[in-house]
Amino acid sequence: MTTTALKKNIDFLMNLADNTLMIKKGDYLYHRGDASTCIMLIFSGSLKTVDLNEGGELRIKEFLIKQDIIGLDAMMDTYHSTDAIAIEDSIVKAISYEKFNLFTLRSPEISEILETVRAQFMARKEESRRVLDNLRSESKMASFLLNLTNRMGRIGYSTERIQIKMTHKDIANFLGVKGETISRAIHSLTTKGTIIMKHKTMAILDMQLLKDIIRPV
Amino acid sequence: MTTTALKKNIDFLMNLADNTLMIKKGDYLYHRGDASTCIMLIFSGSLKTVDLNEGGELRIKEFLIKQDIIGLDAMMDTYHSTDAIAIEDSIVKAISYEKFNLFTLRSPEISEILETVRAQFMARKEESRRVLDNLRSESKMASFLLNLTNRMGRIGYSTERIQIKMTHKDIANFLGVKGETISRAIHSLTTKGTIIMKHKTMAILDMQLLKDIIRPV
DNA sequence: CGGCGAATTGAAACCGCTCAAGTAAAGTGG
DNA sequence: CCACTTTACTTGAGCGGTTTCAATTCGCCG
Repeated sequence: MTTTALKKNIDFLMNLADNTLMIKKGDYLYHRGDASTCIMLIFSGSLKTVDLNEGGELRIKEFLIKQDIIGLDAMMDTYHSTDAIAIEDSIVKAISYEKFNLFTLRSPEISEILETVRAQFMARKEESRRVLDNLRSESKMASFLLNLTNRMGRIGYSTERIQIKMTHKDIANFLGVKGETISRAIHSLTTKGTIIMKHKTMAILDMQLLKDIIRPV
Repeated sequence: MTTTALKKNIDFLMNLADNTLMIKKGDYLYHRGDASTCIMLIFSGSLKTVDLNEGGELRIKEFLIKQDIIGLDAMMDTYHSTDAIAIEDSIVKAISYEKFNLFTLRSPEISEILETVRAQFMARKEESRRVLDNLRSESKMASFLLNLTNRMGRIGYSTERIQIKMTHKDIANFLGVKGETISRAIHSLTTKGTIIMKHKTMAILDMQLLKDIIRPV
């Protein structure tokens, strides 16, 4: 599906919303075990979803940004398998299943919209597997930054300057490494001239080099 | 779902089969990109599914044994995202969707059967995530062996002596480590008295110790 | 029996982790 | 708005585990 077709479908869902939720940084959008009552889209801000592995440790499953659909885990399982926590003040639009179903009955675009939803779900599964597949921490970090930049670009942000909202600790948890390793990976990527980062602002300087670091020959 | 209910549903599907495939070790059951034309179950033997990551490297996604449903990737995506290769001479039973659909129309157990399929799909996703989550190679190996033993036991094999059909290289690829590391992990597990392994035959000697190695305190 | 891939084993390099100390940034209350 | 507190981040040294490279041995199949 093209980027513009995807945007159209997301906008369509966004306009269908019958509820707007304001969420402060650190607050929960939903908890593990909650029943799913609506489809939710991020209007602004960003969140993380967190699940509990069998060792009882918290593990970040995904980072969600503006225009992402959130809570898809529950569409498959009927209840949420994760906690969703805002990593900055955010606004989330919700569509009750009731309203969604009413609309889909008389909407010819429904199959395309469901395809949008399914594609997002699959793409995210893909990403997390891909990131974990990289053995070297620098590759993981490069992969993470490239993915984030692409996603930001797709929703209209300039890829010249990306705002990183998550903490090193959260990124580390997501990538399966330690916080110190994130510092060192950023330092290394910067030294090599692939990226530049100041405080929470980042830019990719050498895209090809970044890709080479993700997939070494 | 209980083990016996699961077995009943698998047997039901097995009896529905309208085609039997004999596959020699190393042969392909299907290729990446093939359209899915039927539901397949392993009657005997074992196979591996292999996908290509973006770096162009082959990566083993799952090992399938007797009574496993194979090719589920295509039920979600309409075409196969993996190659399926026999790791020993195997027999696969196939049910055309045509026949499957005819049967489900008048079968009251259909929802339970679909649940069996969905549960297998989910359980496998779970396993691969769990295995990759373990950072130490010995934990990965222990996790892999425990899972394999449990699966063998569930389909009626004695858990006193398990036949390992895959090569070290394949296991290494699956676990995201190197072949030499598999050798050393087995050596270490053996030294500790958790398992005994001779050639391709293995047994778990100390189940609790094995679990402790998977999840260190 | 010969050959060849599979498995084992050793040594050394590499990389991420732990621990620790110090600096920077963000949040809090007066 | 500043001082204070807390949290986030950086950086270094040493350790442990995995990879790499290389040399053998083992085991299977023709």
